[in-house]
Amino acid sequence: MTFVFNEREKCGSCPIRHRAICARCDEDELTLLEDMKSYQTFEAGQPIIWRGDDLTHFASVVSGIASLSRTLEDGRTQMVGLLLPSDFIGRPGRETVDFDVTAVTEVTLCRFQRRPFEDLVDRVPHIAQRMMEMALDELTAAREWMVLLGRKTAREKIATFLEMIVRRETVPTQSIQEYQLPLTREEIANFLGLTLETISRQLTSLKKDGVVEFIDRRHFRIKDLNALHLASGDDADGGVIV
Amino acid sequence: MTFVFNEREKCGSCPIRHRAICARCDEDELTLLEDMKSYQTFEAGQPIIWRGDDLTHFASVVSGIASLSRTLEDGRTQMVGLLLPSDFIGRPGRETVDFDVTAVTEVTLCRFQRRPFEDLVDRVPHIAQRMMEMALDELTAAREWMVLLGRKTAREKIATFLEMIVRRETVPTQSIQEYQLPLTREEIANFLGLTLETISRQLTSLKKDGVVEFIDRRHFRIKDLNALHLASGDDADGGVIV
DNA sequence: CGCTATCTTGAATCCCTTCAAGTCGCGTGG
DNA sequence: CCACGCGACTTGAAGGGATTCAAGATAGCG
Repeated sequence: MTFVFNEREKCGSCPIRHRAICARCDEDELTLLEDMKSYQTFEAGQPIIWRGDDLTHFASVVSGIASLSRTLEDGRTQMVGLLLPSDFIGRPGRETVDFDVTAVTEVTLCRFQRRPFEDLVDRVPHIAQRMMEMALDELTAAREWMVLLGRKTAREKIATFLEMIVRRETVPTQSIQEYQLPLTREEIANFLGLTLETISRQLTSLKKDGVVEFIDRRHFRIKDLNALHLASGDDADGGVIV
Repeated sequence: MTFVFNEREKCGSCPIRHRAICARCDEDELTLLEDMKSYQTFEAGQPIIWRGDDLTHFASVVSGIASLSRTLEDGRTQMVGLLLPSDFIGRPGRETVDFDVTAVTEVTLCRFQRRPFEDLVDRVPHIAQRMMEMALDELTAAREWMVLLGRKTAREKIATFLEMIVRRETVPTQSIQEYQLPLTREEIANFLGLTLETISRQLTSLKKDGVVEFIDRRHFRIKDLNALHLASGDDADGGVIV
């Protein structure tokens, strides 16, 4: 990571400058954000904020991965989203947080105090416009995940999950690429609405069927991308990629 | 329904004036929308737009209920949301639609052509601000539904569904109120990620347990609101209402 | 009055979970 | 250096909740 998170770092050189809520902002608007922002880093596994907590700050994920989840009273937990760099935490107009936010890896946030930021959202149209776009994108993603949770089999769920990782990280030039699972088996289970044992079983099943191969527990390669897509249940036509 | 959907009806007297995307607009901004809008009505059961179709218009639901759903190639379908009056259809910036939209009851839409409306979103901050709010609200609702789909049992799912109807339609003054199921058993099943037989079985189970009673297949009363809430699985403390 | 769509109920099956017992890998300390 | 311990993971066997398949009941409507 080349970017150093000094408090007074210029937004212009920020790695998420063109994807976060500031994406549409011009230089003057960026200055307003620069004057407000502060950075905070969380270690892997640390809670960032709990459901029901007072929302003192809004924040953008600058680096690392955080999870959004809800756990029922008896311990069942469902992850409802992964927060990647540029993703936003908090909902203008609300005082508290609706879901638990946890650092999955080490996470650095770019934070803004609630009141000043809410004022800014009302004053700077570029921010609301960008947040609308981002919220609508996340809404579509959430709805697609609802289809997975409600209707897909265990095998289809895992295949979809692996495919998501592959789609996000594939570098066009590289042919036989190695991917990393950002989550433990248990976290994957909570993301897919399954148990960790089922995750384990289905991963070995996909391995036996020659779809993926594992370098170690957290690193894998795709041996048959087309079979992976077929297993995801998203298309009947097989969605031939190449 | 007292409101008549004449093409040149004034927005000021529109039933969704203060909840839809126009909620924050002043009189001048409303005039811009008035000049663009046209109404369209769909009969119950009719498709409004299919996944992949060109999005020629954005629209707000003025009256009636529509569903958002996705069906996998082998016929499994998952409803990902219900569109009620004031809810919005379409995503500025996208050319096509991500989910099937179907009229559940008779539905009337207030429509805007894509290009002019997209320009308006960029020019009128009040619209983007309101759409951001609405998208964030829907996002939270979608995520809560993900918890239901991923982690709740059939009984909990149905109890949650009934509770949702009750919360939405309860009139404070009325004590023993009658509620309507807006969906068939099959539609409920597709909403909850279950089969219609399971819906039927769980409804009779809740009936046997004295939680609800049915006037006919589409109308019910709550006999024990507290038991209903307990059955929803959302709180351990039972969330005593009264 | 009967037709058809919707819904209910029953029985068998299955996929995933639950419970339980290992295995693997890695850092720590003897 | 290797034993130890612990967390993460795998694998097996049994059980259960929801589905599937199949009748039958009910209600709305011509």
